[in-house]
Parts: sequence; C-alpha cells; structure tokens
Amino acid sequence: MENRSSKNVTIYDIAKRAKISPSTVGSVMNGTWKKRRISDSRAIEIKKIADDMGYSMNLQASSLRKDRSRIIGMILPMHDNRYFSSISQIFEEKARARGLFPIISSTLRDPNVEEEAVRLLLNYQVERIVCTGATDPDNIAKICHNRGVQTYNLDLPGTKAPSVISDNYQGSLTLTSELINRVRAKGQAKKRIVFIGGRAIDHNTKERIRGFRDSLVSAGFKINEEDIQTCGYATGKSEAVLDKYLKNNKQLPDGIFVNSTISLEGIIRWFNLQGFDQLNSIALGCFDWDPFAALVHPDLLMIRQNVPKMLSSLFDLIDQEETNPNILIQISPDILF
Amino acid sequence: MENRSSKNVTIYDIAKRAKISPSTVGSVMNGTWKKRRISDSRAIEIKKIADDMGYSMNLQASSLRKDRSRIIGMILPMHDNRYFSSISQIFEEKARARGLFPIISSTLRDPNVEEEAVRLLLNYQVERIVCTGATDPDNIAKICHNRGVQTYNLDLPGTKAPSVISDNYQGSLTLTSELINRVRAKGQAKKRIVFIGGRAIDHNTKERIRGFRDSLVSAGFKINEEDIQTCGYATGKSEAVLDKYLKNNKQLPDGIFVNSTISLEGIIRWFNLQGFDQLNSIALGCFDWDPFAALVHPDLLMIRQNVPKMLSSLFDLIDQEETNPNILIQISPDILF
DNA sequence: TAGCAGAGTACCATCGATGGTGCAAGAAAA
DNA sequence: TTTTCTTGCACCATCGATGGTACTCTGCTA
Repeated sequence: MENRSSKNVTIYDIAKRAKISPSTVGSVMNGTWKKRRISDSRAIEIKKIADDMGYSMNLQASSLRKDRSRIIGMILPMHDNRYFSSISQIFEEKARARGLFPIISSTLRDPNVEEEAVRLLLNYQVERIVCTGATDPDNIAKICHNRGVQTYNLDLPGTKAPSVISDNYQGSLTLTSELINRVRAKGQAKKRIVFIGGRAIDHNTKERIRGFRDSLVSAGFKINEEDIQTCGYATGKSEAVLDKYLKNNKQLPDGIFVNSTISLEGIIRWFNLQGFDQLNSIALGCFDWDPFAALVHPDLLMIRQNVPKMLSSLFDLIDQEETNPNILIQISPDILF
Repeated sequence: MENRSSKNVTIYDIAKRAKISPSTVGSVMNGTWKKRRISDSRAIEIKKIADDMGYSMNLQASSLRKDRSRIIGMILPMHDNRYFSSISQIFEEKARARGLFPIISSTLRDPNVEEEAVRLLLNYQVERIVCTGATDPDNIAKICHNRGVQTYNLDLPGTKAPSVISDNYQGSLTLTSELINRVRAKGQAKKRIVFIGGRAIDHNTKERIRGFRDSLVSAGFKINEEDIQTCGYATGKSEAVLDKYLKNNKQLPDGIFVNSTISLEGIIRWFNLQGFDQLNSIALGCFDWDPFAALVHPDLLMIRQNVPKMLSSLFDLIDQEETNPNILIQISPDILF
C-alpha cells in the first residue's frame, strides 16, 4: 500500500506507472478486458499495480459516463420505528444482493420533505425509487417518471406506480373478529369495542376501519360513530380519548382496537395510572407489533405486518421491471396471540 | 413542465434553447453568476427556462468536476434496533441541516461487511465517515485516511479518529448502585446480583462490567466470577443463563443487571414461563431503554443513552474539522426509574 | 479619435471512466 | 513473398458541470 497524500489514485496514475494506456487499465479494472483482448499476464500485472497503489474506482465518474448509477433510493416516514426500521434492514440486504446501492431518506410524513428528498435522490442519479408510507406517492411518481425513473409504492398504495402493501382490510377483519370472540367469552351484557388511533385520511387507517366495521356488523354489533377515534399517531392523543370515553360513558369499553404501537403506548400508560386490573378485563388488540408490548398485557392480540414477504414482492416487481401502475399486491399480516 | 422522453435536461439543452453558452447557464444554476457579471435579467430569464424544462443538476458530474460530493457516510450495526435507529434519525437531520447528504449502511457487526461498506462509500466519494458501533474502527480509519477521508467513531471508541461514546462506566456505576439499594431495601440475607448479556471482548461491555465490579466492591459485595455472564446479544442466550443459575444455586439472584433490551427480552420471557411473581421480587436493571419494557416490570431500572447529546458532540467535532485521534468524548446516559 | 476601463458573455480544458475505432506486429494462408 | 487474419493494445471523444481566460462591446477620458 503506497502512501497517498491527498488525491485519489486514478487509472491515469496506474497507466503512467505501468507505462500503458489509461483505457487498458480501465478495462482491466471494470472487467471488460477480455473483450478488448488484453493478455492475461498484462491484466494480472495491472491488477497488482492497482492494488499496490490503493486504487478504487470513482463511481461518480463511472456513473456519469455510463449513465447508470446502480443506486436505488427509498424514502420512508422515519427511521426510529420498529416497522420502518425493519423495512430498511431488509431493503438494504436485498438491494445489496442485487448489486444495487441503497440510499434511504426519512421524510417525517411531510409531503414537502418527501418531494425535496426525492429531487435530491434524482440529482444523485438514482435508478429507481421506493416510496414507503408516502403521503403523496402519486406526486412523487409524476416527478420521477418525468425524469425516466420508475417508482414503487410500499405500505401505502398509489395510482401511478405498482404498489405492495399489507392487507389491512383482511388483517382488521381477523383482529376484530378475535376481539369479538374474547369480549363474548367474558360474557358481558353490554358489548362495546372501540377503535383508537391513526388518521382518518390515511389509506391504511381507512381500510382498517372498514374491516373493523364490517366485522362488527356481521357479528351483529351496532356501530357507534363515537367509538371510532382516529386521533392521530401521537402518544398523548390516545390517553385523552380514554379520558373522554370514561367521562361520557361512566365505564370502559369491553374491547379496544388500537391502530399502532404508538397509540398503544399511551393506552398502557393510561391504564398504568388507572390501575392495571381494569386493563386485564378488557380485550385488547393492536394492529402493529412490538416484542415487549406482547408481555405487558396477559393476552394482547397483535398484528405483525409481514415485512419479509412485502419486500420479496417488492423486489420481484423491481426484478421484473414491472411498471404497470394498476398492480396492487396485498400481503396478509400475521396475527399473534 | 415539458414532457421529457428519457434523457435528462442538461445545461447544454438549456443553452441551446436560450441561445446562450452552457457556461452562462451553469453559473446561473449554481449561483456563481454574479461573479461572472451575468445581468440579473438574463439570470432570471435563464432560471425560468430551466424551470420550464424541468432541469435539475447532475450531482455526479458536479462532484466529479468540483472534487466535492457533500456526502457524509455512516456505518452502523443494524437499522432495526431502537438505539441505532434513533441515531440514524438524528444523524440524518443534522447532516441535512448542514447541507450534507447522509448515506447510512448497516454492517451487522461483521468486520468484513464493515470494510466492504466503507470501500463502497469511498467509491461514491464520501467526504467523511462516521463509524457507529464498528467492530474494527481503527482498520476503517486507516483505509479512509489513506484516501484523505476523515472518520469519526460513535458508540465504540477507536485510537485513530476522534470518538464520541456513552459514559458506560459511569452509567454502570449508577445503575449498579441503585440495584444494590433496592436489593438492600428488600432486606434479604444473602445478596447476589448477576450481570447478563453482551460480549466480553466488546469495549462497552467491558466498561459496564468494570463499573459493575467497582460498584459492588465499594458496597462490600463479594464478586463471584460466575455471576458475570457475557452470553452475547441473542435472545435465547440469556434464558439459558437463568436456567443454569437456577440449577446451580437452587434459587434466583436478588438482582439482575441486564446489558441490553435484547437480553432483557429473553429474561422477561423466561420469567413469563416461570411465573411473574418471582420477577417482581427481584431488582432488575437494564443498560438500554425501551418504552414498553418499562411497563413490564413494576420498577424496572433502565439506562437510556443520550443520543441527541452524542450526536450534537459528534457534529461539533465535524463542524470544527477535528482530527485529533486522542479525543474521546463520553456522554453521560440517563437513568430512568 | 486613439486609448482604456469595465461590463457581459463565450470558449475551452478539466474532473475520471468508458468504449468505439484505429493501427502495428506477428501468424497463417495463398 | 504477398495477402489476410488475429492478437494486443493505444487514441480520442464523450458524459455534465465548472471556472480560468479571452474576447467583444459600451462609454468615457486624454
């Protein structure tokens, strides 16, 4: 290893040292040397010199010339979340396995940040973009398609690019019907199950509410509009919902469908203050998963989205260079008892 | 917005359209047009045309020419972990705030993957690299410094680049002494506190064990070497440790110092099977944090590393272009009751 | 009315890698 | 011995942006 002062070693430096032309060095370094009928001995010799000099290819220059970056971008709402970070983890592995270089940007569910992040990724010449949980996937698709970059939607669907999402409706049907079973098993006279969390405008929340309603209706429950509380994704919100519910009804619901672990955190905290005994008599289900949360409540139902399968499907689409915007793949989540 | 077929708009396309030279367009686009005495009217006119044509700068070309990428790389063990993902989140925000483009790669605590990831980042011409929890930060520092790229160590220290880490020793002293208080408060005759989790070769684990020992010794405890079980980071391992302890001692320890939430998960699961009552009589402390874990045990002690402060310190070093490898900043973690 | 400053812009080499084309030397065929 | 391949490499334009230099105008002074 030679001691380099500041500048990087280029194929020109190697060419000078080996007294051959830069293009020969280049073809040896990028593997196209057989096509150029460079002799094996020369190739080995050049590789050795390059190694000694600590050469590594400047991918900016290479991308510029080849008009291919092999970069695949992904935007997602945030890193510090179990669901999204497991998506990052698997996304990265799968991209690497395909020789793609993954770049992940978080956008805080803000459409402006999303657009900004996407534009920056485009400036770095990404070849594809995966939009995870994007608030406005169609706008992003439009921007990218103008630049000839294909997009894919994950977790939240769009109408301008293929989408892979969880089957929220089916998962919600399953979770709700199990909640109903548990409520019935306890044999209370008055049966009431409430839905807490999420945003009413959010596609996934809408689908889950649809499943919640359908399941309740088919079990003969009467839907009370006040029992669907899409109070958002912040922790404090769900606590306020419970406060209000208790004040209005003088008693707690028989079952709770919680829309995310973030809301669940608030609910558990609320019950911690109220006394845990009450919580144990309530059937509790959460459309999200957390390993510790499962240990808090004696029989908490949790839905875990099948992230490995979602990403397998996503990369199948990418491998097949699928561009049909009507494709919507829904992956069944798992229910955990 | 013009309909572009496939190729991107370049300054040459704009120049042709506006019937001016590419360099004029370029200087308008990168903000150096005042230096070139381009008239304001011309600049505005050119900007408008560029906007209409959907121009966006090719940063690969720009970086190549300027020999500046404004990319800052980070490697970290994994994404799907509360601690590391919160590091990613804040790292990204702070990098963006400085006009840097963050690229984060996970390396699964594998030194070969670490080296591979770093080499790839270097090929993309990163300007700095942050090594988070790297198993061999000095090797990475060597590789990067050869290429003229400064590195910084986070979470685990190195000897070839400035480091910012948690004050594991101090945190461990605090956690252990609080465990001792609790054990004493219960007034058991025989007092025994065990350490479970982590790797014996791992710097942070070593420091925590040092604090654990010192705290116990200064409180008059006798250290039993069997009570320090560095069984690794997998969940099943900590359960096996408890099994063995119970078999050898016919009773449980009075206190447990758990080295991470991963190990804690195994321990909680073990107690779930054994019956929770036993857990409640044991003083439990964990050198890691999880919001739900805090709700599992009536008075679980948790140490939360101060990620915001660690990253502030890290970026202070970056802003000051600090290169002194002897710098080691230790940030006190918080103890949560 | 040449001389000169400064405003406003164009020209061109450059960053590092790539791949089409050209071209010499040796081998094989005629 | 001349023609025809084949081997083995060098030359050079190119990707898009950048910035030093050169150049052409005005307008003004001596």
